[in-house]
Amino acid sequence: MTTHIELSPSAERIADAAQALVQQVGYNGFSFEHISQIVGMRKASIHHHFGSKVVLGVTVVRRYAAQFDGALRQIHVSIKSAPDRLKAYADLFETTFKNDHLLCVCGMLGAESKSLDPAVNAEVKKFFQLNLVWLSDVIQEGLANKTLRSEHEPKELAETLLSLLEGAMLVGRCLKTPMGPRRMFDLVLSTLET
Amino acid sequence: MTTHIELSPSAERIADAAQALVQQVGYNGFSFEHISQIVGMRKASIHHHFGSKVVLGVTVVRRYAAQFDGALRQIHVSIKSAPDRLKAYADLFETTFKNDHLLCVCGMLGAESKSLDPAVNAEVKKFFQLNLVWLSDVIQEGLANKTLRSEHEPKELAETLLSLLEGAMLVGRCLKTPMGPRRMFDLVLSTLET
DNA sequence: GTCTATACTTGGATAGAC
DNA sequence: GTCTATCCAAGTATAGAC
Repeated sequence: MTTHIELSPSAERIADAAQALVQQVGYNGFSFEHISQIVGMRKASIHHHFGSKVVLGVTVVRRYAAQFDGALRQIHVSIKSAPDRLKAYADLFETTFKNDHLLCVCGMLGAESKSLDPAVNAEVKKFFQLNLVWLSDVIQEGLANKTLRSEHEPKELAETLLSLLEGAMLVGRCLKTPMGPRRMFDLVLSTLET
Repeated sequence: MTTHIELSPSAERIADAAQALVQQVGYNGFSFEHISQIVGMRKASIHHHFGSKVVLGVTVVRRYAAQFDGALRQIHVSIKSAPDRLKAYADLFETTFKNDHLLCVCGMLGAESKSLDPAVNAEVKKFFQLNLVWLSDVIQEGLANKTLRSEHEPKELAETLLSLLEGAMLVGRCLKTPMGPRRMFDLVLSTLET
């Protein structure tokens, strides 16, 4: 699902700003005025590109998911062992976290989901599904070729590892010296390696 | 601001409503008007009890943390083995999650932290510290008496387990059939039991 | 595509009567 | 303690000029 998203240069900058704001303060924490200040355009101009905040929100998640999907495909072609693929996966979260303690777009929106438009929630759900399928496949393969060992189902392990990474970013925001997603991931992963 | 939390019956109802709203839609997702509809009082009356939204937020977290602290002490006196104490701890999150997929108050506020008043963030941090200290102590004891086994530090294990639980609630909100915090916790805990 | 101007709504907060 | 009334700021959104 390499959904291609075509945006004009201005729309691109607006979506970039919106994404950064979602990762910092959440959907309910930003306004068109905030975006206006970042991109140097008036609120009305933003509405020209995105008819409503919901449309903007949906676009932000779609783009984010597409970019993430690309990163997962890249990992798949450049890394072959299951444990190393999983570590590269965790690094995607680590990188975001190290960047000023930004949250995952969908971690933030997941927290806010009960106040969001169903259209936004649907995209968030797709993102998580995308992650879980990819993780399950990698784990499945690792179990098959004995580079991983566990008595649990790949689906269960996938959901657990994803939750761990999302939670690590969330909790890490509030601590002075957080471990960070990658170290926690390694801690759990080490119990699965052969 | 007082550590002990004594509230009039009306203030109590307001704080209850505010807490439920935080757990559902977050700090930025609710307003005095929402509370007004729940408790059947006008906005002005709410301001009489809580001068500002920040004061209300701080109160909600303090109460929540105090209640949580009570539950932790209860676990400590009623359960003796480290693994069982940890499972009872995870059940605190499981219970909240099973209740209409509510989030942990501080999980939600942690996500929103970059848009919150420092006074609120300070209370959230205290809550997490409270949890980490308690977990570390339990784990430390478990390692000492060989009911737990790990090459990692109690502090690291504590932070990992807390993150896992917070993340499980967050991710679980967006899935049709989530595992839930408790099952994920057991999955990881099983690797630590002797 | 971008702007100014504006409509409309909501949100946090206060004043003052009861 | 609770109410009505009100203020002011902010937020989403639209109309229409350039």
